Amino acid sequence: MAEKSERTREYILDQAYKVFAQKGYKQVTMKDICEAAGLSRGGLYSHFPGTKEIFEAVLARITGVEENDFAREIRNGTPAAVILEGALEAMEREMDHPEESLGMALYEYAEAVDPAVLESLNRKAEERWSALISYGIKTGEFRKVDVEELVNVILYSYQGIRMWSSIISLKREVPRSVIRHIRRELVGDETSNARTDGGK
Amino acid sequence: MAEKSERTREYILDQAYKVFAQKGYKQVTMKDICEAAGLSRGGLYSHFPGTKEIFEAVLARITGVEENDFAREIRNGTPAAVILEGALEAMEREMDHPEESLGMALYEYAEAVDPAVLESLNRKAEERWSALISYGIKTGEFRKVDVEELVNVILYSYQGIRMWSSIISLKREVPRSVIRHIRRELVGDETSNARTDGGK
DNA sequence: CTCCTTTTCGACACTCGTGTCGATTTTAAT
DNA sequence: ATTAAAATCGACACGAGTGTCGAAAAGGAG
Repeated sequence: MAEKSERTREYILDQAYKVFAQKGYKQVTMKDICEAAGLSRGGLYSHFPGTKEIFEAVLARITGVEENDFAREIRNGTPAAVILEGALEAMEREMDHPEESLGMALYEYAEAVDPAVLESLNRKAEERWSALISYGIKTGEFRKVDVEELVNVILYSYQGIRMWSSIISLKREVPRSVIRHIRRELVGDETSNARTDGGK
Repeated sequence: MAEKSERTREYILDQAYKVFAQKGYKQVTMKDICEAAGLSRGGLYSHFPGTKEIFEAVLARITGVEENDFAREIRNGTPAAVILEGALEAMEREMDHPEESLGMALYEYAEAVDPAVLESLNRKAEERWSALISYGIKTGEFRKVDVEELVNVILYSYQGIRMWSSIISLKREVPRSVIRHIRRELVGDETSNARTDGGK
């Protein structure tokens, strides 16, 4: 039978990802996507009924892959400080390159179509960080901070920077200093450092 | 002579403010504004050439008024802790009611038309907070925090929450906990409180 | 009240994006 | 190579927003 359809569909989603990452959600038209994928509007419509469905398909493909779950590493007994460093690195990377992720598009999609998606991702991020911080406190690696408070500071300063840096050029120091703040809150002042390996 | 034009112009800007505050920037059409102002599209066009110019006029009218400047209060010798409380209250108010300010519209305008506006406002906010915190440290009211670091955390967690709460309903606790964090960083833990009046 | 100026209206032409559909090309099984 | 099914094209009708313009309706100075 014909599997051509599958291949072009995947290719469309690959290209659509780039378009959404670069332009956001609402400003993307069928024309943009069909040009990026190299087929006509008519051809594209026979694969997807609209940008909304394309975006949702793109989203569906990556949400499965996004196994940034801290829970697994916690179960593995990885020291909280190590998990934290990995998470902070990922955060910094995305704050520095907002145009490579769907961040803005996702935000706009939530605003225009369905806030529930953002709510769900938000809740998930919240749970992940709460689990990590609680774990670190329990093992004695982290200071006894107010978990909910710090999680909110982490999540929203991250989001704020990400959105801001997608339209104005932020000094590289901005994300860095926020990350430094988080690290300082959790593992104490830089002066009394060298704690990232003392866990177990 | 004819001053009717002036009056309707002001009225248009009044109504346009509400529209922009509620709908953002890009989704606002001439139709929206002329309906809000109660005149026809043709009539509106004889006052402004487009939504862009209307938004800029709205902006120009309020940026003069926005005398949230801490500098004046610092010169007056108001204790840093008092200025801080006022600022935090204002922040919390706006985080709770994002639909009453131009926040989102301004963001979209910057994205679509001119990032410089946001850059300028950003720099101004940064300077204000830096001045306040440095001042508070100098008078001994605030702890000796890393000023740049905390300013960034304050500004961007504020922006993050504001933007998020404009599309998903955030628990009231979220802005509160971030504000609590800021206060704790500056004036120390709640347990050793009653410091807001000990300044001079 | 009169009359010229200013303001306002609403219809028109235009652009851009959407979604549809029959015709045409390509695919792949035989 | 043949051929039925599937994929693709491009032209069409439509809706929504823009910006323009002459005509109509207020405004206000004398």
